[in-house]
Amino acid sequence: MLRISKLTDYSIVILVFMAKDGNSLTSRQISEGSNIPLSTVSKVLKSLTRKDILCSTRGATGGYTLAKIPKKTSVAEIVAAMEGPLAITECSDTEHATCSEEHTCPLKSHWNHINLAVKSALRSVTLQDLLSPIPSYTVNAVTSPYTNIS
Amino acid sequence: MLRISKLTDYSIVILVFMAKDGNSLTSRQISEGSNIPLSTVSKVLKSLTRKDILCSTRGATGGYTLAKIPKKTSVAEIVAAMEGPLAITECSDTEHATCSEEHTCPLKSHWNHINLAVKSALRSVTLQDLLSPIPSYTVNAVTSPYTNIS
DNA sequence: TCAAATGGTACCATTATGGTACGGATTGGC
DNA sequence: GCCAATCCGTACCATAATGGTACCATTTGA
Repeated sequence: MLRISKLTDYSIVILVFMAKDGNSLTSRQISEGSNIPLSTVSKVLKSLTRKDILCSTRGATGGYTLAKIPKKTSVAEIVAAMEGPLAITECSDTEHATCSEEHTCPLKSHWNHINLAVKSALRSVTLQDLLSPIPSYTVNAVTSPYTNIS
Repeated sequence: MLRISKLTDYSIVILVFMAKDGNSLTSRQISEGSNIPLSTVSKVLKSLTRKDILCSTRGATGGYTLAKIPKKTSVAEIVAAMEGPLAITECSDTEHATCSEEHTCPLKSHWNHINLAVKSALRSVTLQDLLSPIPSYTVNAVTSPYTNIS
């Protein structure tokens, strides 16, 4: 339902935890601090490291640190790191045989536009923003008029 | 990967086809016109009818018509009709036991904000917009600088 | 009465996801 | 030099979601 995966959700929680701590942390420490199983934490940390959101130090006294200051890491980057390049539709990243149909191809540019809008929405929120517990914007009032459409 | 389902994709194709035709169409006509299997078309049409995006007439000489003019139907409505209420995160629509943790709850309001941004992005494009094959906006130039993040 | 159409539901194959485990590679301390 | 602690890569399986199809009931016009 156009929903991020649980691992992506975990990655946000983990990154917020790490940003608040500030120090280099082992996967075990992060697991205990965030109440997420060690194996799962490990998986998430490795994905984030591969995408240069985290830095890792191997060997004894090793661990993970943020690769950049929280303000420089956007939610879009985190989602992309965990779920691959942001592509709302299938034809955005893979070639499809039926895409050569006359009626579907004109839609592609529109999907790209929608895709871009979603991407910029995710890019507008940084890890730094997620550190402050209470945001300034109010959401509930804006969401309600869209629930019932006649 | 934050991707719409194939059925949602089909629903867009079907609605564009119907909007271009303008007349009342049977599911068989739509199936043949859009190259989507009849059973699948039927499933999509029923979902769209339940959400008041289409009107249906039963019995012989029955069929489907758009419930509103194309300008009044947004992509957000279509996605919501096919995939349920737009909720990027799990905690947005279901209660979760672990959500009572101190570190995860502050994130909820941020997800709501992101959710709203995505929703308004999808709401900004109407079925009417999808009818013109070549849109006015250019997307490729904007997308490229985001592919590699160091 | 019959044929054509929508409505509802149930089913299964395929795919994606979530979660875990295991062995290998690296590094600091004794 | 050895050992323990840690990250790294990958493979595995259970579960859930999705895609696609089929079937029968209901409705309605000729």
